[in-house]
Amino acid sequence: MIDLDIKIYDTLSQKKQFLNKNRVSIYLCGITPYEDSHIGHSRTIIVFDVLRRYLESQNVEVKIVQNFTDVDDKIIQRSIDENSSIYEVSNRFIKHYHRDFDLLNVKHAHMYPKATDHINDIINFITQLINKNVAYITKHGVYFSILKFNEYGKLSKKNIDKLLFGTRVSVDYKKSTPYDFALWKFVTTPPIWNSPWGKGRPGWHIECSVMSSKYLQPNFEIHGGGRDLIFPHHENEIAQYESCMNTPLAKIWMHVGVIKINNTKMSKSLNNVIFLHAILEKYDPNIIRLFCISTHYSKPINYNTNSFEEAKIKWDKIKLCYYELLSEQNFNDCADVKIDKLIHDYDRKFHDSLNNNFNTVLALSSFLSLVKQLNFYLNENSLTKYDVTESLSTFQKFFKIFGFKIPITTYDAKNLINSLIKKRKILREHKKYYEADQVRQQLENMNISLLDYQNRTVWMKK
RNA sequence: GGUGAGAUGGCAGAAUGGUUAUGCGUGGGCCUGCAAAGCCUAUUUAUAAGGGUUCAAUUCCCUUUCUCACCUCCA
Repeated sequence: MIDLDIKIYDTLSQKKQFLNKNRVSIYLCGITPYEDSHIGHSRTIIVFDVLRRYLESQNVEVKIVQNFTDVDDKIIQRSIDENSSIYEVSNRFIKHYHRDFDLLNVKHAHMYPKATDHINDIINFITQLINKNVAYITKHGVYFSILKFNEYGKLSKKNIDKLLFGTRVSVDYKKSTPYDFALWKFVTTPPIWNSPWGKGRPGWHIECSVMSSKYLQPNFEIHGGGRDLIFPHHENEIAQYESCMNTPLAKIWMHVGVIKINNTKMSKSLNNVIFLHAILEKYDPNIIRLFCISTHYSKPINYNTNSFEEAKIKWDKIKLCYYELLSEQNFNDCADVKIDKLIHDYDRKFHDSLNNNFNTVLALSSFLSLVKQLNFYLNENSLTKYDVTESLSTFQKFFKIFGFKIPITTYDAKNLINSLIKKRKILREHKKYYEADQVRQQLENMNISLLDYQNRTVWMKK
């Protein structure tokens, strides 16, 4: 029996914290839908998808809320450029988001709240902040006063005094201190909403505090997002929420490392953004998933042209072993049962790795070791039927947790394939190679390719 | 300048106070109608440099060098 004792590193306390064993609620900062998603987004989303799948496999009840920031300068700019509305822009890219991530076999979040659907909640929240005297009104908008929240900087480990010396932010006469941030901006051009303080639109950070507290219990388990959100976004979320509610927003702040391109930051200005749809045209979604979990989630990934090729090789290895097991017909039922010990060892390593701050890399390597052993036994033809059945079910569990998808082959299809392979085998034994190749072609037309080994033939679905 | 994270074999990338990570690549072998792959085996002093603690350090501590991230919107 495997004990579920999952620890996740918390950015705030800088320690690993235990997760609740029964119920885990996650608020994940989603995307701003002003353009297509890139591989950086996919990493964060996939990491949390695998985490969710893993927890669910351990009978933990998971709830994920993932927002869409559908009002933002970039969306507005795009809508102006296109002479359309922010809703047209955001709806289009939300559609694209789902198109891409459905292909990646990412489970849907339980909710996808949008900022524009929560304007009233946002206004109410800001009102409370004003009443608590931590926000103030200027002629440009409503601002949060970071000096009123004396723990400001605790997440990103920033010292406010030093921060205020910073030269990166120009001192703005509108605000009390340069790092005060807008809760509500007064504007006269659409999109605008009425508020008690004047027409305008919400600031960037307020929606997440509002929606996470609306849909999840106080001090929910995990608040997640990319590393680059730590400051200022998550820092500000904490400030807003905690100065209003006097209770911690989330128990664990979990941050996923960024993807770099040739050791530099991926950014629009450098023109090196790699869009997900472009990768999806070239690579199997399983390969993209494998790429994303092949480095520990907390570390940056340095992407280069080989990255996906390497993930592809790894995936092919796993897939091949799966099909070898599926193709196996010559069971050696005189042999000892080997699989129980193998699976037992693998299971322990696999769970230990994931339980210890979600080390997918180590979990993956334990699976690859299992694959290696199975390949060895397959090659010497020493697996029993029980071994093969158990191995296949281990593969399926593994696929389910990591979200890998393999086309299903029906029972009837399998029978047909096996009978054709048998037919071809006899033809080959009689050196009727032309006819044998015709059978192979017939299978090829069914999208089945064959691999002849010393003592067996393996089929594989393309 | 501040804060944080790093520096592991040819490459990617884990872990660890004492034991082979794993994958790729490379050499050799087996197998082989074709095709493709697989299996076996070998492979390099692998832990940035210097010092300290210790019976023992790649792992802990100190110093140095270097890299990256955040400090402006960013997953």
